Amino acid sequence: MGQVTIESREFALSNLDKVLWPDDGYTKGELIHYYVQVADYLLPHLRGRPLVLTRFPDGIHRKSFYQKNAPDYLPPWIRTFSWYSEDSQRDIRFIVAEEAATLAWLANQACIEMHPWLSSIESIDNPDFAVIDLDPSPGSRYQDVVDIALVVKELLDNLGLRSYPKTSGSAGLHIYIPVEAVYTYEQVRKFAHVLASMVTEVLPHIATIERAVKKRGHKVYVDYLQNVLGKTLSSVYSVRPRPGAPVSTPLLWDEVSQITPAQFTIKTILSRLRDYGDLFAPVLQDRQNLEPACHKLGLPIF
DNA sequence: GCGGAAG
DNA sequence: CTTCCGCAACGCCCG
DNA sequence: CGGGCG
Ligand SMILES: [Mn+2]
Ligand SMILES: [Mn+2]
Repeated sequence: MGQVTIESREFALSNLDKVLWPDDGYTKGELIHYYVQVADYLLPHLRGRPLVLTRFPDGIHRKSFYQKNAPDYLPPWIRTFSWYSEDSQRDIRFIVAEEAATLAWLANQACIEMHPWLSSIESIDNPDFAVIDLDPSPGSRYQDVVDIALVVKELLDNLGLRSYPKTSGSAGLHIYIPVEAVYTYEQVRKFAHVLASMVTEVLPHIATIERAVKKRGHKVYVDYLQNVLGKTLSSVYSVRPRPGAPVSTPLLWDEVSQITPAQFTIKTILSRLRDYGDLFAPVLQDRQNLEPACHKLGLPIF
């Protein structure tokens, strides 16, 4: 029942009319349709990267779970990557999405979010980007997030580094600084830490790197601690399990202050993609050298 | 969403 | 035969 | 060293 063939991969889809977004009436079928439509833009950002998934079989308000280990019933044509986790002392078999059919199969599993690693299989210990994750607290305004993001950009400009913003899909923003895959996670994290500290010095009333939630108050958390092996951010074009079915969306720096993250959803993003193309395509090409910036900062890590 | 364990 | 349960846990920082 | 965090 419900057999489909996508690029010569044949498999079954089920319960296409099951509502996953009750506030909007959006169904699992619409989720699958979205991921197939966006595949050409999304797949380059997933290719070669271990994936962490979040699944919501009974809708976004019901019980959900993370999945990193591939289930035994995974179709054999879906790529996986086995990786020995030192700490849990076992192999984890990660899914690696490289075809539209894989996205459709995963969406049929009620997988809403796609979280790729910052490093790829080719060089698993070396991230391809430094990331700054701006997490608003209850009581922060989007404009605070914008002000902080623009300071991050200005600091990076002055260091000679290009940076790329996207909505997280929720209330915050993610800033990517693509780098050559030659640095360790620790090196990239230290760089991001210094950057985050500088932002809190410029905007102490709205930005913090305080990890204790209670001590953040209404400030925006400038999270540099995602720069760790095995930690992830939601991918560009990943759907989020929130009312409206918002999508993590690449932005132009000039429009960061003009938009509202909720305007980009599984229903609106395709026309934007046709107009702008993939604004995050350069993130996969722009392999920057961190050394000059670290030298300017007096960072003794290289 | 689904397989396997428990009831 | 029906229901229940698991699907990630760990690196990092601070006190 | 334990606890909180994402
Ligand atoms: Mn975030
Ligand atoms: Mn975060």
